[in-house]
Amino acid sequence: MTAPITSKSGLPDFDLTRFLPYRLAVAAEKLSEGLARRYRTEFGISVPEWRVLVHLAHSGNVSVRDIEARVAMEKSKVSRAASRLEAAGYIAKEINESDRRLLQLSLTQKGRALMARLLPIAIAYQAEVAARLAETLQGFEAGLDRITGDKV
Amino acid sequence: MTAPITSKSGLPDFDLTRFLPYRLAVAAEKLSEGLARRYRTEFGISVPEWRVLVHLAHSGNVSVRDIEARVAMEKSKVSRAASRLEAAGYIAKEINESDRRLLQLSLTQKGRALMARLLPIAIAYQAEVAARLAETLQGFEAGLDRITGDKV
DNA sequence: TTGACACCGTTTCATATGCAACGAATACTC
DNA sequence: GAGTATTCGTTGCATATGAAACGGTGTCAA
Repeated sequence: MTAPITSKSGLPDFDLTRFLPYRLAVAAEKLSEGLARRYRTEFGISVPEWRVLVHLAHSGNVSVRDIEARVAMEKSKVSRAASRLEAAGYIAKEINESDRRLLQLSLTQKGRALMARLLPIAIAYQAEVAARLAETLQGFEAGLDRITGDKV
Repeated sequence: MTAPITSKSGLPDFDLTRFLPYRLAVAAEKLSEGLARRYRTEFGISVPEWRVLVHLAHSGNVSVRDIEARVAMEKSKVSRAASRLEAAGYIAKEINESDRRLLQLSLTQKGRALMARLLPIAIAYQAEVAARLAETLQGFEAGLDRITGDKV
């Protein structure tokens, strides 16, 4: 915007704590932290695994590619998360017979039971965060939309 | 807030794309992405290294512990970033003679020259982001403050 | 058909990470 | 002062990660 003001060091003044990429990274980590730890210690579920589970609960049979696109994770990350979830018995992998390149991932009964416990926790957490944001919630979400380009 | 509405699957309805920890993580990654890649490819600097450099440019001689506290990184992460920066000749490590447990990290001349190139890029990027947020910037930052607890 | 090309999911490889343990240095307590 | 506790920065270890390569499958055009 304006020309950088040089300090004694000859370098432009720059405050990391006001730098938006930094602030956002710190805030994101803080927001995930508590819930992620709880999911990990109580249920043995990581964040990538949680994202896969949520998408399966929400959308039924889905391919890895599908999840990759909708859940903002590399396909290798999705693949590994899915393998762990399968090993734990929470999801099933089947081959899509109409296109044998694709997988069909789906929740098992055990997986649905897990989600029946996880989802209410997430919903409550969302409510907590919203309460914390209070009157700033609307503006905050508007900013998020701008950044991710959902609503330009 | 309200009781979860059960869908056909018997699970509560839950949309990951409205979940604040998720949205924030995605937005944070998107915001860091472009700048981080540029710093990496053009200058060979990672995000942890960048944070250390900024703090040194801003605060002169500093210990690892100091950076850990102000820059939201594990001390091992700071330590490794500092070692890489020292190997690259951007910073100097000295022992603090008044407390020989502490290090004094400082920018070398080469490090200052690097920052003279990096900082204007960051400042311009910040301006870009602010422009993108436009009238939502203020509300967005207010929300960030709520989350990180800067201003309760 | 056959061949070139594109796509899907997994795996390999190099690197990054968090956590705990460690040695060195200092502070505290008696 | 001696012995214990604490702090600092580094490192070892197990795991997670992104990027590229790979085998298997499907598509398209001649």
